[in-house]
Amino acid sequence: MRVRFPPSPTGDPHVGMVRSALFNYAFARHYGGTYVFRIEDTDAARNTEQSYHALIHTLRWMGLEWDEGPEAGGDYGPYRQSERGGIYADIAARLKAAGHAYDCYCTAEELEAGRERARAQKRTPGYEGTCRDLTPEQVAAHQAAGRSSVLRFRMPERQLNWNDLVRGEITFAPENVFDYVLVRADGSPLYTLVNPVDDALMRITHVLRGEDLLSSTPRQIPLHEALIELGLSERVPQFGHLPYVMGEGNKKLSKRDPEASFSYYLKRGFLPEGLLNYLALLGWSMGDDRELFTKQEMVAAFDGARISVNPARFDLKKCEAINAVHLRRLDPVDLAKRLLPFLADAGLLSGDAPDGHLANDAEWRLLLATIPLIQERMVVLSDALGMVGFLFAEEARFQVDPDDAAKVLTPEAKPVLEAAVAALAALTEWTTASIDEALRAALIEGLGLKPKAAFTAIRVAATGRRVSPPLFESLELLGRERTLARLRAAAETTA
RNA sequence: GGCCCCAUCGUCUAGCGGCCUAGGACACCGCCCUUUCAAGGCGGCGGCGCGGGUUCGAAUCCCGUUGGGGCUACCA
Repeated sequence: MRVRFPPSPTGDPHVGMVRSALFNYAFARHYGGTYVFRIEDTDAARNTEQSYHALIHTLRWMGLEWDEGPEAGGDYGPYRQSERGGIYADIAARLKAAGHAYDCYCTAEELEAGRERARAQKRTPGYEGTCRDLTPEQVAAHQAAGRSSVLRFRMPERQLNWNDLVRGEITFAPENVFDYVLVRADGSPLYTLVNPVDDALMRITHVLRGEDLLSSTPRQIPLHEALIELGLSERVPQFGHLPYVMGEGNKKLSKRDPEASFSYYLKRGFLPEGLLNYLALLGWSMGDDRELFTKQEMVAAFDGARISVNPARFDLKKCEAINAVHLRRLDPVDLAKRLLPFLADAGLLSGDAPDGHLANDAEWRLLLATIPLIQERMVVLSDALGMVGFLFAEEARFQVDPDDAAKVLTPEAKPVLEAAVAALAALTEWTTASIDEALRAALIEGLGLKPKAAFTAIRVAATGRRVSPPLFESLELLGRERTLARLRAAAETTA
């Protein structure tokens, strides 16, 4: 079995595209097949090198390693279509010589007029076959008139059907599928040619692709058959069409939706484990009531039989929930490592460690100690920033949230803060347990306060926010000096 | 307009003729736990688009209908 993922490097990678990569990957791996990564960059006007690199980075980040393709090599390269021009020119010539394709001299205006006619007569609009059987005289006349020509594939006049891997039997009538353009007037090949040609030449056996390509399948099957006839291919691949990924308002998730862009997930710090798990759920299920799984578990179960035919709405909330579960399952040291780049980008680390690490020893130890406080509170990695900022920021940069200060650090809070300072300053041992004990004795028993009222003032003063990791643990990590300084400063501002 | 695909809670789905009084997850709403926020526990809300068949029996099969979506390029 040989399976492929052939994206076009246009714009930011898209989650629907990544899902397609994932399904093909899981399919290939499940059956021990070969996973081929091919770049379809025949549209020079839209492809960018930046997008190409983003594609490679995305697949690697997701852990969807490929057996053949760019930077991996393989026996059927090159794997970028922009480097395969000679191949396409040769095959186009052979198709034409064998009568499977012909030159078409129609102008854009003539073609549009034909489509208009068809619509008016309630027929399927499409190419009417004007140039199918031109005489040498007619060709000469067109050329003399200075007309340019495209190369069109000659569709057979028979019913076109296939057994779709996910949808079963699908049939198109010949009057609805028209001769189509393979090569532009300037000689450059189109997707309609290169996609089937490369699938044939790369010996692809199974094609899993989006439903938007479903209507191009009846055109591709005869082309594959023509390639077989020419001795260039061995088989027509089996096709399976994946349901759409929908966005808001019941429309196909478009590049305009912010959550469609893959970079959004990178920026927020989703885990590859979580995103992969959620993307798998968009059109596939394990069958039992199990929704949480790893890549390996997905591969083990992904036999292609349980792919849904229904379009799936992308649900960011559920994506976050799945990611949060994976994040909580992370080994704490692993989580800390993944957090480093986010903390560094936020300017919370010294970044001057001699060994090139982002954090110095003290920062790293502090981060490790912080993980138990924040791990179950996070959904994505970037969430950590707001939670640990009060521990990592330089003291000069620390500031209390103005809204929270206004609500909590009122004059009534002053005696609470002062009592806390007195109790904490007297401590001989600075631990969570001793801080807990001292504060409860001074504030709950001493001042007769409700825990919520007492601790909220301290929380805001010490962490800068009304919402924070657990208080006593946070104070222990903050340290005696910084804690006392912040409480004293807060007591001042309430006056 | 034409062609094609699709149709179970708000969302993703399980269900492939009797196990369904339709199961799970996310979201939402309560309650418990609790120093905030989470996490966790318990409970609740909520669905087979409609109409015909087939059958002893239909969410499951067939037909129609309605509704959604996609395609309809010298884009991919």
